Amino acid sequence: MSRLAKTDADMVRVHNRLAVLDHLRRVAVTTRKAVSEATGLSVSASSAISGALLRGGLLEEIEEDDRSIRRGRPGKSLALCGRAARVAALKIAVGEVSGRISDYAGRPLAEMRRGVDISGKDGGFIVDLLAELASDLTAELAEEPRELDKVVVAVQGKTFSDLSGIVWSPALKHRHIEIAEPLSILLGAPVSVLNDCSLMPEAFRWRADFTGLDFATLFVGFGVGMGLRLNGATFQGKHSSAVEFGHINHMPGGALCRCGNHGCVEAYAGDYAIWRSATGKGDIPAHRIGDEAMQRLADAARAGDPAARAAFEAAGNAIGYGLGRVFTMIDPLPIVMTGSGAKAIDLLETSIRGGIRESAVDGLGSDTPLIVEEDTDALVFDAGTAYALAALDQEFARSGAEATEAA
Amino acid sequence: MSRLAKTDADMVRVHNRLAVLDHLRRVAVTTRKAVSEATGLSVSASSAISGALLRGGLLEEIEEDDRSIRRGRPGKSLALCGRAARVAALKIAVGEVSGRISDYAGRPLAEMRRGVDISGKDGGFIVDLLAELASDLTAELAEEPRELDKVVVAVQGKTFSDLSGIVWSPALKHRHIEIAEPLSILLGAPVSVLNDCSLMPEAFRWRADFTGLDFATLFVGFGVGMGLRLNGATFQGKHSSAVEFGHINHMPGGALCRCGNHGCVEAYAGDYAIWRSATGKGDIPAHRIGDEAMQRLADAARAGDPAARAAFEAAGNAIGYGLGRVFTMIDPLPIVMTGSGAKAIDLLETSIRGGIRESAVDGLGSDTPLIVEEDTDALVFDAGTAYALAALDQEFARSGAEATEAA
DNA sequence: AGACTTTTTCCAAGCCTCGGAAAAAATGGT
DNA sequence: ACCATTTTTTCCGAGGCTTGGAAAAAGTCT
Repeated sequence: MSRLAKTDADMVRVHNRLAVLDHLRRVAVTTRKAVSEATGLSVSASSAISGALLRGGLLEEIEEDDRSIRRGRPGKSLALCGRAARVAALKIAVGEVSGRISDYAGRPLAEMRRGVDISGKDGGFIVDLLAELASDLTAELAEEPRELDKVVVAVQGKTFSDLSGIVWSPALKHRHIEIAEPLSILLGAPVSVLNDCSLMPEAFRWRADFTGLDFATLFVGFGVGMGLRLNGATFQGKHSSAVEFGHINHMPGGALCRCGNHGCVEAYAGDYAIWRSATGKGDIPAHRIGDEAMQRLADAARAGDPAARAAFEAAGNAIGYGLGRVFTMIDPLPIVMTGSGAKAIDLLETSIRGGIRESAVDGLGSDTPLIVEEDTDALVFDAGTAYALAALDQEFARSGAEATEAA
Repeated sequence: MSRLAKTDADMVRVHNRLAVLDHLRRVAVTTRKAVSEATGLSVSASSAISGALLRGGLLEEIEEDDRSIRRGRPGKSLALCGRAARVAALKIAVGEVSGRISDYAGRPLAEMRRGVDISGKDGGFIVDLLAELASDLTAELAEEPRELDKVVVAVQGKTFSDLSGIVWSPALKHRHIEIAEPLSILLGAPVSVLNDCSLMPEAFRWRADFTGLDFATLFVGFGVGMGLRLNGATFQGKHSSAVEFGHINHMPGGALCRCGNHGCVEAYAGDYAIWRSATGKGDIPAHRIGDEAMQRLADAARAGDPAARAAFEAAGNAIGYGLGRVFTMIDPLPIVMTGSGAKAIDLLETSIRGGIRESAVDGLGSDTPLIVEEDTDALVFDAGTAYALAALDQEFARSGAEATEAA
């Protein structure tokens, strides 16, 4: 009946180890003293914990040359040991799977992209494809082969809230596809499946300029999606992958959306919607509008084509209204924007801010920072990797360090 | 730089004491053994902590008559000691201030309501008024007078996120009114000022049927407001009091709202909006529509008056679209509804669910539970009291128990 | 080479919780 | 009535982690 569980010395140990690992993620290289200052632990405790993590193989002492010329005994530099683990961030998108392998220190080791027509394929095919991609990525490495320790699959579309697979994806005709369990058996590592957009805030998990900050990531491309970082945690819905920003209703009874409803934000701001509006065709195009096509359309708008301009303006307006609604509900948030929409930000920003101004109380948030990250793939890989490493840190803090206890 | 702070034995003690208090809040009366089972603590620890809290005066051993006829040594019944503290939940509404005093066990001791024209008054007047109300409430008690230990002020309108006062309220013409500091000096107790709607989920904090559940409270009355309970915490915005559900835009360029924007949910679903729509008058009525007037309007709709019916239907539709937007963003949530709208739920429910169906992906959430709580004041008092008691528990867990250490 | 400084390591002490044993307080047979 | 049983509390030693201070280590500065 109680909601608050007890705590004990074990929890203290786990928590403090995690604090040390967290600090290392942020600064990459420190000393025991610096760890003590950053975490609030005594130097004795900091030293003891560092020592245990060192013996456990999670950390390594490194030689640093840029030792500032200060008096006194120089601190021994500590860093995460890349060899402690290996993680993969995989991505399923329309007509393409891709992935990146990184070491425990977060350094990318290999990256790969593979165009495949996966639309009509079933779960077994997808799982095999991902497993093959992962093993090819591993094979590419010079170092001796070793198994992965954690795998994250980012998917366009809706995923189960228990991270086990795909409810529905625009990349796949089949529905309800189990991924985590079969793939984890093939790869010998735990697998988590998440929506790409809601995962994206993880990319900023250890970045100093985003620490403690609430913000949203906004993907505007073929679809429109959002990720939220609230109270220092990446928001995950209970029911599904959540924050379906693209399907927040913009205009009751408005334009037809892919989802079957009328008036969704996506029905104005998705690539297909902008295309539909600019070309004057009423139907949803059967195939994905390519990035190049969207670039041409944006160039036409920049050159003054009135239909194209109007289409981008309507898109920005819908996004702005959507953001205004989010801001009214949650709070004004800084926005990290990516996707093809980020490349057309010059055409969208004015109407986005205008939409916020019209829809939020007192126009609050219409001047919110808008940070553009053009490389969506890199963002998703960063996010998946961070998520995987955070999961490993938690696991290692719990039990990993003393396993190899043998000074 | 680090985000994760260290933990130590102190934290363990605080956390576990809080766990014991939390359990007592839920079940009202237990035994040391039951505490151990509920929290996961060993019986030794449970006994030790209970003993400390007992000596600290937070708990008391009580004689119970309903002892079930079981073998073995009967457990000594423990309960929160009402005399350990006294809290007040005060409320500022249009033309009225009210309040309730409760003891540490959460039992209401006195309640009071006072109609006052506060519209044009300044901060000093409001603070004095609240202080007077609090002392009158205290005077009403038979027991010897004693100071309050914690005061919560619930306000219609927007409050500062640091809980210090009122940014803006429909009850007051003045803006930016400091309440917490001056009132805490007058009353000798810490004061927190919060928005009434966002506070409401606190009323369910210790209720078994809501434990661990995410849900929303929805107030539909002169204004329209929402409270959110997400991940076991009552949502509080960083920027202001947050979840301005009534001002989430419903229809771009739509009906004029009190806030100056066009198309807010409130501009369709607020009392004044329903009235405006039913009577065919275009303006926002200058004065608050009374509850009786709304009842008459509802009765007219029930009797078949088409304009009234249409007005309620439009209101329900706007609420439904708003909920659909929230559900699309967060997740479908059970709704606890209160305010004059709760009394007209028979006129609203169909169109609310219709609105959700039209605006949420796959209509998800259109069948969400809709729980009606007609007594809004009781809900606000319950919420304020729970908030105050939770704050005290935290404080007592940290330091209170051993202060009176003298068996 | 010796004085200083700063970082690490080492060790006894202090707090918690835990597990088991002993004590306490009833019930149920005989 | 009395003793065995059962169940709840209390008591006590042990174990784990952090702490603070002292000692050791490893460099700079003069």
